[in-house]
Amino acid sequence: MSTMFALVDCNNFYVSCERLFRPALNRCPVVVLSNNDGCIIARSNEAKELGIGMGEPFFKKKAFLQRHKVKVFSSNYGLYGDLSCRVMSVLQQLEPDVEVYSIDEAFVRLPAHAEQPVIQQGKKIKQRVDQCVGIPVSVGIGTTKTLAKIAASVAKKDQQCSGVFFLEDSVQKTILSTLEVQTIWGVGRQTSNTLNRHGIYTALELQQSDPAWIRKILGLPCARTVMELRGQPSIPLEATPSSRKSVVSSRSFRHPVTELSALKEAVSWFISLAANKLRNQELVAAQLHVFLSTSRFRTDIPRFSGSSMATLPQPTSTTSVLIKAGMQELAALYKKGYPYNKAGIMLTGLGRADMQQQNLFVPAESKRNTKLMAALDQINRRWGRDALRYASSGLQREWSMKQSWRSPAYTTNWKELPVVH
DNA sequence: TCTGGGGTCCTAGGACCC
DNA sequence: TCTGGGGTCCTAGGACCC
Repeated sequence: MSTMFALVDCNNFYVSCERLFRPALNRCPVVVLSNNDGCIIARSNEAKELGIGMGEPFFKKKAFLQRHKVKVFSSNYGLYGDLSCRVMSVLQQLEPDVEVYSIDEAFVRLPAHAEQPVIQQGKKIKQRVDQCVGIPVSVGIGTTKTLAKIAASVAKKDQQCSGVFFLEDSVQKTILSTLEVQTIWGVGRQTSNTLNRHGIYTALELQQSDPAWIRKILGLPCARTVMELRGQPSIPLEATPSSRKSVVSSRSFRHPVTELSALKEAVSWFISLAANKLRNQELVAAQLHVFLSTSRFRTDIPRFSGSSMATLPQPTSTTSVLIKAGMQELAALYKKGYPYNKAGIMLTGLGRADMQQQNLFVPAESKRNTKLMAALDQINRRWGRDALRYASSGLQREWSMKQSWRSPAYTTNWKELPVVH
């Protein structure tokens, strides 16, 4: 038997995280909101049954949610990130080749000649995560990652398979013929529109089309998907994460912001967050991009969206150096009179901090900076990430996020540990 | 009033070179 | 009138993912 892939997918992950510490929520409809309490990004099954869609704006559903007594949470990424790590480490204890695909999903290579049938291996994974972490998962198994994804969606929907499904050859045709192309991993709206125009509507029809022709009209990624549907692995499992290529930090504001001074505070804060992330991974950045935009949903105001890039004198992760460059870009980008609702920064040209190439014309960055940053990070690790911060990131924070219903950081903050009587 | 944030890969087209 | 061709590198933008 050829090698098999399993996709392990946490069910309604953010909701499951909230429920873990509040079992009383187990039968209630629950939703979790995006940053800024903007959209609904996670729903319990009960909430899905009420017809609440993924990504729906919260303000449009607020009354409805109240009426149906749906419990609402702001997102709590500290908690979700920590529980995600626990799930992933359980998987890594079971199998050597695990690709952490997202915060709530992982691909696992199942041993080719195991004594256990794959379905048993899948059940074991599910049971172990349940026992060690308490987060329910679905497991889909197939001969390629794309087929494993499809199997996982069946596992999730079909009550009869109790969370584990193997997409065997014998059932493949039947299942693929009922799936719309849009539901396939890697096929989005644009691609599915194009496919539809060519008379291809189901996963089965896509599987049976000519990869060379698909390649011509839709490009390489889609041609790979066709191969994967045919059972020929074309998207390899990446057990060792490739090094990161960019770091982004951006937020929507609570209220529109027009003043340059407030934008400076926000951008300084975003830079502090991103620079810290850079240092945690022992990276430095060569470029800094600043971007700024008005709401893309409002038609009653003048609109603006733009970005500006600075090439740093030398790659760095020092907050003060980055803030200085960022303030210059922001000033160049800023136009008076627009109600901005979002700003952000992106760091690119990332390289390892210990392998920097020195610039002939610029003195090497002082050791003082490195030590200062280490001290800053240590203090903030201990006392909270904004215990010590740059004055330029402000105290008033008119622009800060809305987060009205955040649960405690049960597992990552000593002050917020759950209390047992 | 109020519509997320953080990523990756691919492709087309421009600039530049010989 | 007629005005090469091919290669590389870089960037912006599109599409997709969760």
